[in-house]
Amino acid sequence: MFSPLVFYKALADDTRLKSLLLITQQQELCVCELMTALEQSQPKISRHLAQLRNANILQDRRSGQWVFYSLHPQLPAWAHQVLQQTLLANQPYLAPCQQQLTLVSQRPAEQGCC
Amino acid sequence: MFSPLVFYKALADDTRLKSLLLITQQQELCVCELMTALEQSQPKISRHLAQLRNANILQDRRSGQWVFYSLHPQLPAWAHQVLQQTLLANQPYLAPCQQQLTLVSQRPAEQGCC
DNA sequence: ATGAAATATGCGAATAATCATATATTCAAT
DNA sequence: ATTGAATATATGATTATTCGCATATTTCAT
Repeated sequence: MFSPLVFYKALADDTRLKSLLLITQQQELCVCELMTALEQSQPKISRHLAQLRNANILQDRRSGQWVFYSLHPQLPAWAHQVLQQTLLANQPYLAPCQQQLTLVSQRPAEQGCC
Repeated sequence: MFSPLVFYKALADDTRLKSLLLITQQQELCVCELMTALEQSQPKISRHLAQLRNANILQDRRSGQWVFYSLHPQLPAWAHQVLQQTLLANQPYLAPCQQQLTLVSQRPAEQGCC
């Protein structure tokens, strides 16, 4: 059901790989958090997240006007481990995104999200 | 030097992923062994192996008329672990190839390789 | 009910990856 | 030196992905 080829195709794009690694690290992130972290347009982020959802790698959860994405609960253990190892061993790849990352909960309310 | 994005792009193709997993399992394989295991044409296999060599994921070693491919000695440990885990957790994906696999050393000499 | 924020999607254009075929190279054997 | 087996590469055609832009949808606040 969950083919390694589909999984690795999902990782084979800069936007998707960084989003996945950030989500692996942060448990869950919403679209606008990823927009600022990756400095990419809203449709682009949303598009790629939809791909990851369709591949059963991510799940989404709506909370008010936000949609939060997290790793799919039925993601195979081996795939989860692959993500974890990739995250731990590739800090330099992710560092710029992590610096840009600003969580919704940390933003001043009057400032809006995006 | 060794970017996770380049690595996962290398895994995002059926021929390359199966070749890599078979090589991970068998230590080293030559082009014609992969041709019979994957039932693919010679140029196709050769081209994909060249991609993996250019990405520093595989190394090659010539022995007579054969060229044997194996994991590159400087492949990062995390990438090696990713391959091992993928191999162990996805036997059904690889089973058909493993059945077709016939090592050069096991072939009757008069029969030729390919 | 209207407007603004956050997210999703439809669509054509641009880009990239893959493939099959033909040809070139390298080595072993005669 | 010629032939055949194994491997590599060049090339144009095909196919898949990705992108930007415009537009739709959902939710919250007024």
